[in-house]
Amino acid sequence: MPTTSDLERLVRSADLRVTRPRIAVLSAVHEHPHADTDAIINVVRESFGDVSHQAVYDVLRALTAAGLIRRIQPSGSVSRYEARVDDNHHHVVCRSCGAIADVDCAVGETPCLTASNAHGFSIDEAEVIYWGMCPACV
Amino acid sequence: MPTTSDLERLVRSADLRVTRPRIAVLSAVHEHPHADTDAIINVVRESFGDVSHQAVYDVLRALTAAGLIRRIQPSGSVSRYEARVDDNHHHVVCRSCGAIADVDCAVGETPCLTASNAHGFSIDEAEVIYWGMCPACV
DNA sequence: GGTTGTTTTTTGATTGATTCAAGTTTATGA
DNA sequence: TCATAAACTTGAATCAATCAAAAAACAACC
Repeated sequence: MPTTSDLERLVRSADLRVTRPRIAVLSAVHEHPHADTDAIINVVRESFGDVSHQAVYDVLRALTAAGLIRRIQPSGSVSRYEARVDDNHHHVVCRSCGAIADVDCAVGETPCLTASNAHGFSIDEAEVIYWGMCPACV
Repeated sequence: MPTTSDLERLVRSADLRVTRPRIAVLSAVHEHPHADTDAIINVVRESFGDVSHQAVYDVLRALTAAGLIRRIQPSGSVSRYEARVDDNHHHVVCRSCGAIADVDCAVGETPCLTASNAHGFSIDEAEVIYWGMCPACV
Protein backbone atom coordinates (compact mmCIF):
# COMPACT_ATOMS: atom_id res chain seq x y z
CA MET A 1 0.00 0.00 0.00
CA PRO A 2 1.56 3.34 -0.99
CA THR A 3 2.47 5.87 1.69
CA THR A 4 1.04 9.35 1.83
CA SER A 5 4.13 10.83 0.25
CA ASP A 6 3.92 8.25 -2.53
CA LEU A 7 0.40 9.43 -3.19
CA GLU A 8 1.44 13.06 -3.05
CA ARG A 9 4.12 12.38 -5.60
CA LEU A 10 1.61 10.59 -7.81
CA VAL A 11 -0.83 13.47 -7.70
CA ARG A 12 1.88 16.02 -8.31
CA SER A 13 3.26 14.05 -11.23
CA ALA A 14 -0.13 14.31 -12.88
CA ASP A 15 0.03 18.11 -12.71
CA LEU A 16 -2.66 18.25 -10.09
CA ARG A 17 -2.52 20.30 -6.94
CA VAL A 18 -1.95 18.32 -3.78
CA THR A 19 -4.87 18.66 -1.39
CA ARG A 20 -6.02 16.63 1.55
CA PRO A 21 -9.27 15.49 -0.10
CA ARG A 22 -7.33 14.25 -3.11
CA ILE A 23 -4.85 12.32 -1.04
CA ALA A 24 -7.65 10.89 1.10
CA VAL A 25 -9.70 9.81 -1.92
CA LEU A 26 -6.71 8.34 -3.73
CA SER A 27 -5.73 6.46 -0.61
CA ALA A 28 -9.28 5.16 -0.17
CA VAL A 29 -9.34 3.87 -3.73
CA HIS A 30 -6.01 2.11 -3.18
CA GLU A 31 -7.28 0.50 0.00
CA HIS A 32 -10.71 -0.44 -1.32
CA PRO A 33 -10.52 -1.61 -4.90
CA HIS A 34 -13.85 -1.59 -6.76
CA ALA A 35 -15.55 0.58 -4.13
CA ASP A 36 -18.39 2.77 -5.32
CA THR A 37 -18.57 6.52 -4.80
CA ASP A 38 -20.71 6.31 -1.71
CA ALA A 39 -18.36 3.84 -0.03
CA ILE A 40 -15.40 6.06 -0.87
CA ILE A 41 -17.17 9.06 0.66
CA ASN A 42 -17.69 7.11 3.88
CA VAL A 43 -14.12 5.87 4.04
CA VAL A 44 -12.75 9.36 3.45
CA ARG A 45 -15.00 10.87 6.11
CA GLU A 46 -13.98 8.26 8.65
CA SER A 47 -10.29 8.60 7.99
CA PHE A 48 -10.01 12.34 8.01
CA GLY A 49 -13.23 14.20 8.61
CA ASP A 50 -15.83 16.17 6.71
CA VAL A 51 -15.69 16.28 2.97
CA SER A 52 -18.55 17.24 0.74
CA HIS A 53 -19.83 14.60 -1.61
CA GLN A 54 -19.31 17.07 -4.41
CA ALA A 55 -15.61 17.29 -3.62
CA VAL A 56 -15.32 13.51 -3.80
CA TYR A 57 -17.10 13.45 -7.13
CA ASP A 58 -14.79 16.17 -8.45
CA VAL A 59 -11.68 14.46 -7.15
CA LEU A 60 -12.70 11.12 -8.60
CA ARG A 61 -13.25 12.72 -11.96
CA ALA A 62 -9.95 14.61 -11.82
CA LEU A 63 -8.00 11.49 -10.83
CA THR A 64 -9.74 9.46 -13.52
CA ALA A 65 -9.00 12.04 -16.17
CA ALA A 66 -5.37 12.09 -15.03
CA GLY A 67 -5.17 8.33 -15.35
CA LEU A 68 -4.34 7.73 -11.68
CA ILE A 69 -7.47 5.68 -11.13
CA ARG A 70 -9.88 3.86 -13.38
CA ARG A 71 -13.66 4.00 -13.43
CA ILE A 72 -15.64 0.83 -14.04
CA GLN A 73 -19.38 0.53 -14.51
CA PRO A 74 -20.72 -2.98 -15.00
CA SER A 75 -24.34 -3.10 -16.13
CA GLY A 76 -26.72 -2.55 -13.24
CA SER A 77 -24.03 -1.11 -10.99
CA VAL A 78 -23.12 2.41 -10.02
CA SER A 79 -19.66 3.77 -10.80
CA ARG A 80 -16.78 2.01 -9.10
CA TYR A 81 -13.11 2.90 -8.99
CA GLU A 82 -9.80 1.08 -8.76
CA ALA A 83 -6.17 2.10 -8.59
CA ARG A 84 -4.76 -0.62 -10.85
CA VAL A 85 -4.22 1.11 -14.15
CA ASP A 86 -2.25 0.42 -17.31
CA ASP A 87 -1.84 -3.29 -16.65
CA ASN A 88 -4.55 -4.57 -18.93
CA HIS A 89 -6.53 -6.64 -16.49
CA HIS A 90 -10.22 -7.36 -16.60
CA HIS A 91 -13.05 -8.06 -14.18
CA VAL A 92 -15.36 -10.85 -13.19
CA VAL A 93 -18.70 -9.78 -11.75
CA CYS A 94 -21.11 -11.89 -9.71
CA ARG A 95 -24.63 -11.82 -11.14
CA SER A 96 -26.07 -12.43 -7.71
CA CYS A 97 -24.28 -10.15 -5.26
CA GLY A 98 -22.35 -7.85 -7.57
CA ALA A 99 -18.95 -8.76 -6.16
CA ILE A 100 -16.07 -7.85 -8.44
CA ALA A 101 -12.67 -9.51 -8.72
CA ASP A 102 -9.68 -8.79 -10.90
CA VAL A 103 -8.80 -11.19 -13.67
CA ASP A 104 -5.57 -11.15 -15.57
CA CYS A 105 -6.00 -11.37 -19.27
CA ALA A 106 -6.28 -14.87 -20.67
CA VAL A 107 -5.08 -14.24 -24.17
CA GLY A 108 -1.95 -12.20 -23.73
CA GLU A 109 -1.16 -8.57 -23.58
CA THR A 110 -3.92 -7.03 -25.64
CA PRO A 111 -6.73 -9.53 -25.71
CA CYS A 112 -9.26 -9.51 -28.45
CA LEU A 113 -7.99 -6.14 -29.58
CA THR A 114 -8.05 -7.20 -33.19
CA ALA A 115 -11.76 -7.28 -33.83
CA SER A 116 -12.63 -9.22 -36.93
CA ASN A 117 -14.58 -6.36 -38.45
CA ALA A 118 -14.29 -2.95 -36.87
CA HIS A 119 -16.59 -1.07 -39.26
CA GLY A 120 -13.94 1.58 -39.75
CA PHE A 121 -13.61 2.31 -36.04
CA SER A 122 -10.10 2.83 -34.73
CA ILE A 123 -10.00 0.76 -31.58
CA ASP A 124 -7.73 1.64 -28.67
CA GLU A 125 -9.05 -0.51 -25.85
CA ALA A 126 -10.83 -3.80 -25.33
CA GLU A 127 -12.80 -3.98 -22.12
CA VAL A 128 -13.78 -7.45 -20.97
CA ILE A 129 -16.30 -8.24 -18.26
CA TYR A 130 -16.83 -11.85 -17.24
CA TRP A 131 -20.24 -12.62 -15.79
CA GLY A 132 -20.92 -15.49 -13.44
CA MET A 133 -21.40 -16.46 -9.83
CA CYS A 134 -18.93 -15.86 -7.04
CA PRO A 135 -17.94 -18.66 -4.63
CA ALA A 136 -20.12 -17.24 -1.85
CA CYS A 137 -23.23 -17.26 -4.05
CA VAL A 138 -22.52 -20.81 -5.31
CA MET B 1 -37.04 -7.70 -40.85
CA PRO B 2 -39.55 -10.02 -39.15
CA THR B 3 -43.27 -9.59 -39.83
CA THR B 4 -45.80 -8.91 -37.12
CA SER B 5 -46.85 -12.52 -37.02
CA ASP B 6 -43.21 -13.55 -36.73
CA LEU B 7 -42.95 -11.32 -33.70
CA GLU B 8 -46.19 -12.65 -32.25
CA ARG B 9 -44.87 -16.16 -32.59
CA LEU B 10 -41.63 -15.13 -30.92
CA VAL B 11 -43.41 -13.58 -27.97
CA ARG B 12 -45.76 -16.54 -27.63
CA SER B 13 -42.91 -19.02 -27.77
CA ALA B 14 -41.38 -17.29 -24.75
CA ASP B 15 -44.58 -17.93 -22.75
CA LEU B 16 -45.47 -14.26 -22.77
CA ARG B 17 -48.90 -12.88 -23.55
CA VAL B 18 -49.17 -11.21 -26.91
CA THR B 19 -50.07 -7.55 -26.52
CA ARG B 20 -49.81 -4.59 -28.83
CA PRO B 21 -47.22 -2.78 -26.71
CA ARG B 22 -45.02 -5.86 -26.69
CA ILE B 23 -45.20 -6.35 -30.43
CA ALA B 24 -44.60 -2.65 -31.01
CA VAL B 25 -41.57 -2.57 -28.69
CA LEU B 26 -40.08 -5.77 -30.07
CA SER B 27 -40.54 -4.46 -33.59
CA ALA B 28 -38.90 -1.16 -32.66
CA VAL B 29 -35.89 -2.94 -31.22
CA HIS B 30 -35.56 -5.04 -34.38
CA GLU B 31 -35.73 -1.94 -36.54
CA HIS B 32 -33.44 0.21 -34.40
CA PRO B 33 -30.57 -1.81 -33.00
CA HIS B 34 -28.78 -0.21 -30.03
CA ALA B 35 -31.58 2.32 -29.47
CA ASP B 36 -32.03 3.58 -25.93
CA THR B 37 -35.28 3.43 -23.98
CA ASP B 38 -36.30 6.96 -24.83
CA ALA B 39 -35.80 6.41 -28.55
CA ILE B 40 -37.81 3.20 -28.35
CA ILE B 41 -40.65 5.02 -26.59
CA ASN B 42 -40.74 7.59 -29.39
CA VAL B 43 -40.66 5.00 -32.17
CA VAL B 44 -43.44 3.01 -30.54
CA ARG B 45 -45.60 6.10 -30.05
CA GLU B 46 -45.15 7.14 -33.66
CA SER B 47 -45.91 3.75 -35.06
CA PHE B 48 -49.00 2.96 -33.06
CA GLY B 49 -50.06 5.61 -30.60
CA ASP B 50 -50.03 6.25 -26.89
CA VAL B 51 -48.06 3.98 -24.63
CA SER B 52 -46.94 4.85 -21.15
CA HIS B 53 -43.23 5.01 -20.59
CA GLN B 54 -43.77 2.59 -17.74
CA ALA B 55 -45.23 0.01 -20.13
CA VAL B 56 -42.18 0.29 -22.36
CA TYR B 57 -39.88 -0.19 -19.38
CA ASP B 58 -41.90 -3.22 -18.31
CA VAL B 59 -41.94 -4.72 -21.78
CA LEU B 60 -38.22 -4.19 -22.26
CA ARG B 61 -37.54 -5.94 -19.00
CA ALA B 62 -39.88 -8.83 -19.79
CA LEU B 63 -38.40 -9.32 -23.26
CA THR B 64 -34.89 -9.14 -21.85
CA ALA B 65 -35.69 -11.69 -19.15
CA ALA B 66 -37.20 -13.96 -21.82
CA GLY B 67 -34.06 -13.69 -23.89
CA LEU B 68 -35.79 -12.14 -26.90
CA ILE B 69 -33.72 -8.99 -26.70
CA ARG B 70 -30.46 -8.06 -25.04
CA ARG B 71 -29.66 -5.08 -22.87
CA ILE B 72 -26.32 -3.32 -23.23
CA GLN B 73 -24.98 -0.51 -21.06
CA PRO B 74 -21.58 0.82 -22.03
CA SER B 75 -20.04 3.11 -19.41
CA GLY B 76 -21.52 6.57 -19.55
CA SER B 77 -24.50 5.47 -21.60
CA VAL B 78 -28.09 4.76 -20.70
CA SER B 79 -29.55 1.31 -21.34
CA ARG B 80 -29.71 0.24 -24.95
CA TYR B 81 -31.33 -2.79 -26.53
CA GLU B 82 -30.78 -5.03 -29.52
CA ALA B 83 -32.53 -8.02 -31.02
CA ARG B 84 -29.45 -10.02 -31.98
CA VAL B 85 -29.15 -12.62 -29.26
CA ASP B 86 -27.35 -15.91 -28.83
CA ASP B 87 -24.82 -15.28 -31.55
CA ASN B 88 -21.92 -14.21 -29.39
CA HIS B 89 -21.13 -10.89 -30.96
CA HIS B 90 -19.65 -7.86 -29.27
CA HIS B 91 -19.74 -4.09 -29.64
CA VAL B 92 -17.48 -1.24 -30.55
CA VAL B 93 -18.38 2.12 -29.01
CA CYS B 94 -17.22 5.54 -30.16
CA ARG B 95 -15.71 7.55 -27.31
CA SER B 96 -16.75 10.77 -28.97
CA CYS B 97 -20.32 10.36 -30.17
CA GLY B 98 -21.37 7.13 -28.49
CA ALA B 99 -22.17 5.33 -31.74
CA ILE B 100 -22.33 1.57 -31.39
CA ALA B 101 -21.62 -1.07 -34.02
CA ASP B 102 -21.69 -4.84 -33.90
CA VAL B 103 -18.44 -6.74 -34.05
CA ASP B 104 -18.18 -10.44 -34.62
CA CYS B 105 -15.88 -12.18 -32.21
CA ALA B 106 -12.24 -12.25 -33.17
CA VAL B 107 -11.17 -15.29 -31.25
CA GLY B 108 -13.75 -17.89 -32.09
CA GLU B 109 -16.95 -19.02 -30.54
CA THR B 110 -16.44 -18.17 -26.90
CA PRO B 111 -13.79 -15.48 -26.76
CA CYS B 112 -11.73 -15.00 -23.69
CA LEU B 113 -14.12 -17.19 -21.76
CA THR B 114 -11.27 -19.02 -20.10
CA ALA B 115 -10.02 -16.39 -17.73
CA SER B 116 -6.56 -17.13 -16.45
CA ASN B 117 -7.58 -16.86 -12.82
CA ALA B 118 -11.26 -16.75 -12.01
CA HIS B 119 -10.97 -16.53 -8.22
CA GLY B 120 -13.45 -19.36 -7.84
CA PHE B 121 -16.13 -17.64 -9.88
CA SER B 122 -18.06 -19.82 -12.30
CA ILE B 123 -18.13 -17.78 -15.48
CA ASP B 124 -20.95 -18.11 -18.01
CA GLU B 125 -20.44 -15.10 -20.27
CA ALA B 126 -17.65 -12.87 -21.48
CA GLU B 127 -18.80 -9.42 -22.50
CA VAL B 128 -16.40 -7.47 -24.68
CA ILE B 129 -16.63 -3.78 -25.43
CA TYR B 130 -14.15 -2.21 -27.83
CA TRP B 131 -13.54 1.49 -27.30
CA GLY B 132 -12.33 3.82 -30.02
CA MET B 133 -13.41 6.42 -32.52
CA CYS B 134 -15.96 5.93 -35.25
CA PRO B 135 -15.22 6.93 -38.86
CA ALA B 136 -17.37 10.07 -38.57
CA CYS B 137 -15.45 11.32 -35.49
CA VAL B 138 -12.08 10.60 -37.14
C1' DG C 1 5.78 38.45 3.80
C1' DG C 2 1.99 40.15 1.25
C1' DT C 3 -0.81 40.04 -2.99
C1' DT C 4 -3.14 38.42 -6.94
C1' DG C 5 -5.29 35.15 -9.89
C1' DT C 6 -6.45 30.48 -10.49
C1' DT C 7 -7.94 26.15 -8.76
C1' DT C 8 -10.46 23.61 -5.42
C1' DT C 9 -14.06 22.96 -2.05
C1' DT C 10 -18.48 23.91 0.02
C1' DT C 11 -23.34 24.52 0.02
C1' DG C 12 -27.65 23.78 -1.92
C1' DA C 13 -30.48 22.94 -5.69
C1' DT C 14 -31.56 20.27 -9.92
C1' DT C 15 -31.63 16.81 -13.36
C1' DG C 16 -33.05 12.57 -15.51
C1' DA C 17 -33.18 7.64 -16.03
C1' DT C 18 -35.36 4.24 -13.65
C1' DT C 19 -38.38 2.18 -10.28
C1' DC C 20 -42.41 1.83 -7.00
C1' DA C 21 -47.32 1.62 -5.98
C1' DA C 22 -52.28 1.33 -6.62
C1' DG C 23 -56.00 0.92 -9.49
C1' DT C 24 -57.88 -0.42 -14.11
C1' DT C 25 -57.88 -2.99 -18.26
C1' DT C 26 -56.81 -6.95 -21.10
C1' DA C 27 -55.51 -11.63 -22.70
C1' DT C 28 -56.02 -16.40 -22.22
C1' DG C 29 -57.78 -20.93 -21.06
C1' DA C 30 -61.68 -23.32 -19.08
C1' DT D 1 -68.81 -16.21 -21.85
C1' DC D 2 -66.40 -15.98 -17.53
C1' DA D 3 -62.81 -15.95 -14.21
C1' DT D 4 -58.33 -14.82 -13.10
C1' DA D 5 -53.77 -13.81 -13.52
C1' DA D 6 -50.99 -10.80 -16.22
C1' DA D 7 -50.29 -6.38 -18.31
C1' DC D 8 -51.05 -1.44 -18.63
C1' DT D 9 -51.97 3.45 -16.93
C1' DT D 10 -51.32 7.18 -13.98
C1' DG D 11 -48.71 9.66 -10.89
C1' DA D 12 -45.27 9.87 -7.52
C1' DA D 13 -40.69 8.72 -5.65
C1' DT D 14 -35.74 7.45 -5.74
C1' DC D 15 -31.03 8.25 -6.16
C1' DA D 16 -26.67 8.69 -8.53
C1' DA D 17 -24.81 12.30 -10.71
C1' DT D 18 -24.40 17.04 -12.28
C1' DC D 19 -24.94 22.13 -12.22
C1' DA D 20 -24.18 26.74 -10.17
C1' DA D 21 -22.48 30.34 -7.28
C1' DA D 22 -19.99 31.74 -3.42
C1' DA D 23 -16.15 30.84 -0.18
C1' DA D 24 -11.64 29.01 0.75
C1' DA D 25 -7.06 27.39 -0.31
C1' DC D 26 -3.15 27.24 -3.01
C1' DA D 27 0.94 28.71 -6.06
C1' DA D 28 3.75 31.98 -7.88
C1' DC D 29 5.30 36.41 -8.32
C1' DC D 30 6.49 40.87 -6.60
